[in-house]
Amino acid sequence: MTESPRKRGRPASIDTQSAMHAVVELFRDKGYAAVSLDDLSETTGLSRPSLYRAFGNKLSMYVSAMNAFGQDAAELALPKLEAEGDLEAALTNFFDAMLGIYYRDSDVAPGCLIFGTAPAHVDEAEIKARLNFGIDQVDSRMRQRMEKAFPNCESSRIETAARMASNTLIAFSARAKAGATQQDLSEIGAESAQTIGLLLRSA
Amino acid sequence: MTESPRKRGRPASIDTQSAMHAVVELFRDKGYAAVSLDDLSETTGLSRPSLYRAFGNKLSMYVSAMNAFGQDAAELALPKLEAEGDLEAALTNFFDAMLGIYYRDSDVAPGCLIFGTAPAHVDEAEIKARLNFGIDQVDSRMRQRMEKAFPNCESSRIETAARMASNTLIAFSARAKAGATQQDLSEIGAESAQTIGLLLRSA
DNA sequence: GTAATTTCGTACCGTTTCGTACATATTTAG
DNA sequence: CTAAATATGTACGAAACGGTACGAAATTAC
Repeated sequence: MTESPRKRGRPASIDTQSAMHAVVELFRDKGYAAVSLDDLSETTGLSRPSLYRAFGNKLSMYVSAMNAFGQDAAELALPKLEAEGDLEAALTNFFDAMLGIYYRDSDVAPGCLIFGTAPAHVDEAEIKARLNFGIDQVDSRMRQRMEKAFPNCESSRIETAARMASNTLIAFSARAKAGATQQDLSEIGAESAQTIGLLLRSA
Repeated sequence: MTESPRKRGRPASIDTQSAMHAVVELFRDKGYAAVSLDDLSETTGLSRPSLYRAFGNKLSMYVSAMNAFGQDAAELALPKLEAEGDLEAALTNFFDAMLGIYYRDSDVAPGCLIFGTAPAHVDEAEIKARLNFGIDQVDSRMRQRMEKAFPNCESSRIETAARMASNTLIAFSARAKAGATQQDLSEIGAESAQTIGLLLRSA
């Protein structure tokens, strides 16, 4: 696996990984329909046919971007949620990690590719399915984390708490796009974490 | 005001109000960029130049649609929030009224024009500003209602509770678009209302 | 060297896009 | 009945769109 068998023809000179990164950022900024293949070609540095060969048509490019973004976010933020310690701290740290992604470094927050821009494009079945998967993932991870923290809590209460935590994250994307500051949302996240803890502890 | 002074030229034969309604529904379904003027022309029955004369260019059409949608939603749902009685019931009824709008009647939920599709298009400054206004409105109405219900509660706690309630509503749009059923969200709304009540009552 | 193989971008195609010029229709003023 | 005024849709234009055919470039196999 480490040694490439040296294929036959002209060697590939394209960095698909960094190209996908640029694709993610552009879709995050402008949504799906508002981004043209020429825009993508410009930011990636790849010609339009190269984009095609690497990622397929525009729709599959967007779905790939959703997958790449989701994976990055999971790797960066999920460990915070699943860390040992009390639930409130884990939730707070998880929210902050996600906010770090939502706000990137620019002045204008690009927000979440999945929760922020995908809902506008669910008439494409593949996008809708991937959005649903993303929501489901967050819901179930939240639920698992809460079950771990409160093994004796009744499941319906866990379910409610998990949905509320997910709702917080989902709403953050819209708030970020609307112009809220990262500090604002960080505070809301911390306080929501406390409240959810309150709910779960009030047996 | 009742008697029209009978203007000079050809009388207008276009129902701009029902046309705007059709515009709202189409933008709600497909977002901003994915909708063409021809699409709008088809669903409204107005020719493209007529749309132009009535509502200006595509961007101002979308902003007008946001205003129309926001006003409709406010008239239908805000009375539920501001009704007398305990906060939990008011919140629950408000969420249900909004869900009635989000799910319209079709199989595929069109969700919220403001919270659901606008975040994907905030690179247009006017859309971003209108989205921010919408979030602000919900936040402040929530806060006012909670202050009325709990006049002695400290303001920071009110603030948190209000943001959580808003977050619930904002997230509903994404969940609706992703395929959640109206009953699902209705239950989440009711339980979130209970939890927010719990937070405010735990002095 | 030459042929086979793979990668890559130029140049092109048909369609769709937004926006408008302009002719036509329908009314009131005189 | 004629002229002025207002409303409306046909028909057009320039640009941008997604997508691809095809030739040039770069490598290995022999």
